[in-house]
Amino acid sequence: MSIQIDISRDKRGLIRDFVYETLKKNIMELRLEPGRFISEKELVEMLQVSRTPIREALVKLTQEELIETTPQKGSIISLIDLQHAEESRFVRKTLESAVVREACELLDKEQVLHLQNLISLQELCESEQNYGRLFELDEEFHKSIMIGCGRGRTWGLIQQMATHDNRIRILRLASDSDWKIILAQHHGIVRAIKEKDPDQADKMIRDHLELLLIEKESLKQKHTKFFK
Amino acid sequence: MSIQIDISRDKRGLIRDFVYETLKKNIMELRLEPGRFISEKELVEMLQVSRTPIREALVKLTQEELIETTPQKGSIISLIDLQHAEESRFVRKTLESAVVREACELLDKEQVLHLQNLISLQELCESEQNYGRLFELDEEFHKSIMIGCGRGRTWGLIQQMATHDNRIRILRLASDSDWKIILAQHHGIVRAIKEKDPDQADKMIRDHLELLLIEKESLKQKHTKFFK
DNA sequence: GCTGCAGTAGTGGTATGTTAGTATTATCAC
DNA sequence: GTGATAATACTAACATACCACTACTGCAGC
Repeated sequence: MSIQIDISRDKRGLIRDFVYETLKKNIMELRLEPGRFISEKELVEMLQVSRTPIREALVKLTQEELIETTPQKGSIISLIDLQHAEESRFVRKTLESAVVREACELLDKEQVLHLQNLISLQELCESEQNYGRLFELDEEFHKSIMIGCGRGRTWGLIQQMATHDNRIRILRLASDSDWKIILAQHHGIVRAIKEKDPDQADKMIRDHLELLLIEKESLKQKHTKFFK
Repeated sequence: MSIQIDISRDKRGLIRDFVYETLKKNIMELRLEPGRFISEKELVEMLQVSRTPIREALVKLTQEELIETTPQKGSIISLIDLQHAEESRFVRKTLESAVVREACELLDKEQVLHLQNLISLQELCESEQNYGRLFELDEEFHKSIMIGCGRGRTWGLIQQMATHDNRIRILRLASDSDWKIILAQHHGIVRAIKEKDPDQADKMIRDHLELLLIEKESLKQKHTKFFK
């Protein structure tokens, strides 16, 4: 029943957090497959810690709808819920377009430069077809805009809500995404911010976030057992 | 060290949930004061349950920033953070105005009627000066709009983020809020939805949510020890 | 072969014991 | 009296033990 998962234990810090981080990472990257049954006992053996920190980590993950627990029965990695994904997309689009408007006022030259650097790195990854890293840099780009506007908690909310949608995006990574278009849009967003044009920035980021929407149904056909 | 708090244990259901609900309610209603030190041992005596479900409830509350725990030291009810409150207000205003636009399309006659009934109840409470219940009905009003649009999770997000701002609103309840204005705005919002005028609905709800903003600084002066 | 029920293995929920870190307090050297 | 330090009294973190519930398995009766 054992499975290969990423583990890297930092001796400092709480075991509870280690368990939480480990599970979350492996769920989000689909090494722990949606629908997979997972018992506390199994985790005890896998991670070599007692049930207490495991249970506390599971409580957190349950709260984020990444795990579903039935009393006296067991837990499963939550199936991907398309409705959940749709709503998280709505939330993200709504909040991020509002923040990017603020960004036109708030971001200084240095921060804009940082964004441009991120795009350069993204272009590098794209040319090397390193799509995993590219995904991370994409997140980093959006995060930087929000943090720069003092909207760190808002970014946290978006992330928390994105637990289902982001797994879909990981599924899509295999097939080639339209990264060239995405990078062009990143350029466009930064340009709008630089030129302090909130309407344009808003429009660009909405187009951008809508691009990622396609193909959900076909993905569901392809990986039926992962979906609700 | 004991304190009077609301407890009502439902025998069915998990103890963990009972502890969580009890603490959350008492924190949000300020019976457990921001900054107050609270140990697991104290909760054991107060609630007459073991440490395990208490710890698991505290993990959840910590994740929602209602409790702050320092390893090997203890926990406190989190101080009200004005910056947190401001950001939650931004999130709420942004999301709710987007949803209310959808509402103009999505809500049917029956749902609109339900909203009008809620307003009637609110007016009743206002005339009776039952401000506690009025607060709940206010929340119910906004919640109904969002649920009606299939945005239940979005409402959950807003609520989760509102843990600091809502405590400020409770503080304000003592002083008389401008409930008459608020109720007039509720009428306006419903009217805009009924007439399927998204721009108007958007504008009304923004005005509405901005009204609640005032006096924060003076409240902070008045209850210094509750604030960060 | 099918149905019903008793036994049992396995699960998560809860209680309690143990460990390790922190802050305070009492004590001792000066 | 003042400073350093050792004892100790707290805490939360972690480990383990126990309990109640679920679901399956296999046998008995038909």
